[in-house]
Amino acid sequence: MATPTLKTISKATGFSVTTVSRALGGYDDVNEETRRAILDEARKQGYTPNLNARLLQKQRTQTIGLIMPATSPRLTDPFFNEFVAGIGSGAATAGYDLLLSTDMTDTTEMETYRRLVSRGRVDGMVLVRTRHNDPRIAYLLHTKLPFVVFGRTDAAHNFTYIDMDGVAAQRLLTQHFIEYGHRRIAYAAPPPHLMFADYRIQGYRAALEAHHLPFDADLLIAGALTERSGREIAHQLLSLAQPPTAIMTGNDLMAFGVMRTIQERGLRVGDDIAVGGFDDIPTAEHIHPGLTTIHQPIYATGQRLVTLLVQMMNGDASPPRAILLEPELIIRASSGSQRA
Amino acid sequence: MATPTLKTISKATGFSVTTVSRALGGYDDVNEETRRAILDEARKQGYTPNLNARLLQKQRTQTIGLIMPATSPRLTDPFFNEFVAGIGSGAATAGYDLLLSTDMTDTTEMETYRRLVSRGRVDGMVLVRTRHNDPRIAYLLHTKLPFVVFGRTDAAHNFTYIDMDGVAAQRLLTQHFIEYGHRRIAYAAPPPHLMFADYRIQGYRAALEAHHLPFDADLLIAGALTERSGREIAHQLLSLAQPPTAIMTGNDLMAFGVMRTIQERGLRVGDDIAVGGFDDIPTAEHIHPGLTTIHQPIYATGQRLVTLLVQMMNGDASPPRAILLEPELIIRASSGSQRA
DNA sequence: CTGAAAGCGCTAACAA
DNA sequence: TTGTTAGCGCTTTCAG
Repeated sequence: MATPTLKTISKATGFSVTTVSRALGGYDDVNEETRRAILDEARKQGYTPNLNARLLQKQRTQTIGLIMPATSPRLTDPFFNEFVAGIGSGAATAGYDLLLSTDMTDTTEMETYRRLVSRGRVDGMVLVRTRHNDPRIAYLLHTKLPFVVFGRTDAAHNFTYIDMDGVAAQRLLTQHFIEYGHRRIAYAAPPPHLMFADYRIQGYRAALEAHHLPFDADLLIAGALTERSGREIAHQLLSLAQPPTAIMTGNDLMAFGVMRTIQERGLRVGDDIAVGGFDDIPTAEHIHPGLTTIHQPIYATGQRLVTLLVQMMNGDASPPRAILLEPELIIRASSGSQRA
Repeated sequence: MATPTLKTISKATGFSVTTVSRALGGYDDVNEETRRAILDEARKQGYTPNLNARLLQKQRTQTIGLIMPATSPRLTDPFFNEFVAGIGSGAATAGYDLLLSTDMTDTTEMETYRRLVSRGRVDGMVLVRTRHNDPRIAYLLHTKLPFVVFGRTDAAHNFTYIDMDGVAAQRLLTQHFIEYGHRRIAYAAPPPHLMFADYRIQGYRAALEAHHLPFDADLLIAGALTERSGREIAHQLLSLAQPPTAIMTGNDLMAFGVMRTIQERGLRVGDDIAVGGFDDIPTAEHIHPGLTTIHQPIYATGQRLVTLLVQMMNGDASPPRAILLEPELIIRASSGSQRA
């Protein structure tokens, strides 16, 4: 038996394909009896509309695209876990599907975007982890496809985004360590091509200045957002003639690496060297000692972004929204205790 | 300027839509010059094929569907993290997209499946976390849509799956604790509706028997695969007149909960009460003390499943494959040390 | 080697 | 209230 289509129903009931379409579509210009007959037949045949056909006609896909940054097998950042879950939940609620591209390399990234967008696979896109002069944003702006962003760029912000206030966040964390009596606070910073690296470093320096602490270039080392990178940077920092007494990092994963290195060197995290992360991924609470960090409402942000995106996809032409999240400092044992 | 289509290229070059299609499609019955001209024009216009149209015609979607079990905001199991990453990577490699549905409730789950499948949104599906008489499998079997499964069911296995050998795995872990001198080994088991709960419990009991240890029903408590559930069960177990000296769990998340409860009660994980998990999620290594567990090659399994699925979608009609993974025991500090 | 014509399943003007 | 006609963008016979 062939797959049920409007045509098969049309044949079975004697009505035209158009009428069948209208009856099923819930239009009110269909005779009640006719509609009933058609609905019955449709149910009998187990009809469900062919999405591709409908979409080809309507030029819509009911799908939201999300391209993940390159991920490595085991070190997947839980950050994205929650983010995807948030997006997925938001999309489901709004009746959209989520098309996920796990992009493997930076080289193919733009290609992936182009594929998704220009082939009309998605009605809108969600972007994460913005970079300087982010080409993805330039591209999407150019295509006119609705999109929302977790993060900002340096250029004019004529698009809708939500972002953590990185300046305030890093300032808060730095200040926390200063108040705990630290004077040599290192920062294992995010890779500089990421937009938020700038804001965070700004916040770091602002806090130092506010407390009249000197900025020491030796204490600022950029790395990758991975545990391994955290380990490497920690080694460098601890090998300095004057090592820091506190180390902050670009994300929690890096902080884990830093903690491990500290411990491997026979020092105690917290008491000997304080550590602060960023993101507050679930493990931050479980690791030993607990990691002081900045909490990011990742899941909720994902959901919120989708809500905004759906509005845009539905033709809401109101100007772009810019939402800055206030940081929340989570103090745990890796802060150690107040010093003299 | 209108979106580039075959028609716009056809107009610009003077060739028919048909010829343009063939030239772009790489057919060899096109004059070299013609092809060059068409390709040039296509590039100039920035043409990319409209997927919906192509798929409507070919009746394919180049998309793999994956429906995630209900997830809660912050407690997303890292297990799925890696699994999705593996599937995504496999799909990308094979030129497929991944359609992800974060299903929120058990009630709507089948509905979600039906939507994806019958509307022709996906060419194949990946299933995780099988249940007894899993209705999803019954449904997919019935629709003839290609699918692969991480897990088994109780019924005849006339479908392709990969699964951890749960019997062997849990036996291995139980035996490990027995060899460490434990005689009262509790098991905080997975929820019984999940297929793998059976296998694991079987393995648990087999190990006890093999070592002539009595099975104590008080020591077997089923729960949810969450940290909270682990905490609750640990409380129960530790409140027994004769509490266990070792506790195994359905997954690492539960184990974390157990560990926390042990510590909150002023006992030491490992020395006082040994703990064993399942999955070997990244945190298992970082938590304090490190968690003894069964390693599951989650990412690789995801990739492998996609490979199998792609074969099926490409019309490979060879009989279903059944792959059972051998467990690997990871011993960490939560095992404590050998006892008298 | 190239083009005309048909059709994938659906929706939407426009008539009747 | 219903049907006719077109057409979304693409592929695919079938002729030339």
